[in-house]
Order: sequence, then structure tokens, then C-alpha cells
Amino acid sequence: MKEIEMFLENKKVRPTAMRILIYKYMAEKEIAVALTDIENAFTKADRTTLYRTLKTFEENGIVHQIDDGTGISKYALCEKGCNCEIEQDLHLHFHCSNCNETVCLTEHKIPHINLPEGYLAADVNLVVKGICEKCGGQ
Amino acid sequence: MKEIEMFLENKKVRPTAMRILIYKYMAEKEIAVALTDIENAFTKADRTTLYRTLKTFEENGIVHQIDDGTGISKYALCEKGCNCEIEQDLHLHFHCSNCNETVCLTEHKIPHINLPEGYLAADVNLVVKGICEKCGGQ
DNA sequence: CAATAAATGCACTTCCATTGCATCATATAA
DNA sequence: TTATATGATGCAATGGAAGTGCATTTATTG
Ligand SMILES: [Mn+2]
Ligand SMILES: [Mn+2]
Ligand SMILES: [Zn+2]
Ligand SMILES: [Zn+2]
Repeated sequence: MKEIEMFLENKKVRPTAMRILIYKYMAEKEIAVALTDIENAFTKADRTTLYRTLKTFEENGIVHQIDDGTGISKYALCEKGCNCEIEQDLHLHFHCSNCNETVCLTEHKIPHINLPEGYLAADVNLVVKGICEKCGGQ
Repeated sequence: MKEIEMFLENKKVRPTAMRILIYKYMAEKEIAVALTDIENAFTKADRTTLYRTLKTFEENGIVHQIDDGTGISKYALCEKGCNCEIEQDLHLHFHCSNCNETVCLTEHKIPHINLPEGYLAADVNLVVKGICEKCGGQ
């Protein structure tokens, strides 16, 4: 409990009750979550608060936003020591079209992409869509 | 003129006046277009018609939809002999954060992506964001 | 405690994608 | 040619999600 508080303070984020709960919620999940997911998990909380909490987390390097191609933003906790800003640190994301879940494949860094002369890369998004290991068995 | 008609018929799409115009419009552009772009170019046409035209084109392999991460769907003509369905044929897309234009880099195929055991890839989306060659000079 | 700053809640807006249904145009059968 | 069917178009409305303005509550600090 106290560790989360200290962690948030370390990140310059004031550890309010709601923020601690949201952090815990995301830490327990192994998949990326949408705003709606959190909304459903905390029905008493207002959507705006959750929305702004995620933004605050993102701005302070606690979570990263994921565009998995569904049109719905997902969020996941950053790894310890993750540096989302640095291109070399970018990992790929997988979206399962069966269970509709999105996961970070943090071990799978995005390969270096060659661009035509004159193009300058600042950010790369790589999303693989398919069937996840949970859904693949059957 | 006639060639476009024949091309559309080949693709099992009835070559209406509007469809021919939209096709021509896209053929003249070297960048991916949004529905709104077409809307602005053909102010007399209804948005729904344009929307459905793009869907029809997409279903019949005339254009491919591009998710460039802006939240606005873009469309571009498929290359001659392009097979969007086949993973090996997938190319990457570049979105310029300065001019806000998105281009197909059809020469740059998406590299093969290794996935963890049990994951099955069906589709890959790779978008690079940065500065395009047109905007890079200054 | 008073003064200040930050977090939260509610209502509202915006933007784009998408659909239902009526109408119009075209193609084919009678 | 006329009737019939099928597809294309236009208009209006809906839906989902992101984002914002402002009032209120809560926490911090002097
Ligand atoms: Mn991730
Ligand atoms: Mn393309
Ligand atoms: Zn799955
Ligand atoms: Zn540019």
C-alpha cells in the first residue's frame, strides 16, 4: 500500500485515494485497459476523474497510451525503468481479435525502420492483430 | 476516362459518375485522403455517398484503409497487383506531424515480426510518425 | 485558522463513424 | 417499351469516444 503511495510521489503525482486504486487496478491486470474498463470497475467514480487520472499518469511516465487500432485508447503501466520517449525502447502491441484484449509485448522491441531519404522518424507504432495464446488453443 | 470505367467494372464495381470522379481524385493525389478531404473536393456530393463509395472500393480491393493514429481514417489506392490481405504485401505508412499528411511507403514492406509462443498474427499495422521530406528541409 | 492550490464531479461539446429509410437511377426481364 | 428489381444516392438521425468549462470539494501550506 505504502509502496504505491511512495511510487506515485516519486513520480510527482499526488497519491489520492482514487489514484492509488486505479494504479492497483492496472497493476493487477496483465492486459491494457480502456477508460471504460476502469469506469466499470469503479462505478462510483466519475468518468472525467478517471480520464484525467490516466492523463496525469501518462504525463508523468507511469502509464503509456496504446493505440491498438480499435479506435479505443488503451493504457498500460510502464515497465520499471521504461523510457517511453526513446524510440529504442518502444515495444510492440498485440491485439487479439477473438477476446478483444490488447497486451504489451515488452520483450519485443520495434525493429529499426528504414525510411526514404528526407524522412525523419520521431515515433513508431507497431500493432499486430491476430489470435492470442489464450484464445489460440482451441 | 474509359480506362477508369473498365477498371472499376473489372473490380465488380459499377462505374457511376461519382465513383469515377472519386477514383480520379484519389489517383491524382500522392497522399492518403480522409473522407473529409473528398467531401471538401466535391461539395455537391453527400457525405454518405462518399463514405459508402470508399467502403465499396475497399471491399473490392480498389483502396485500402489506413489507420495512421490520428483517429481519422485515411484511404489510398492500392498498387497495381497489390494484395492487401497477404501479410507479406503490407507496407508501412508515414504520418507527418507538421503538414499532417499521410503517405504510403509501398516500397517499404513491414518486416517479419516474431511473436511469443502461441500467438498467431493475422494483420500488422506499422506507422511511423515524424517529419516528411517535404517539411524536413527548413 | 486563513489562503491557496489541486483534485473531483457534472454538464456539455465536438468530432467522426455509422445506419435507417426514402428516393432516384439503372439494368434486366417480360 | 414497359414493368420489375436491384443498386446508388441523399437526408436525417444515432452512437461512441475524446475532450473542455466551470463549480465544488479536498488537501496543502503559511
Ligand atoms: Mn505497451
Ligand atoms: Mn498504404
Ligand atoms: Zn485472445
Ligand atoms: Zn510534412
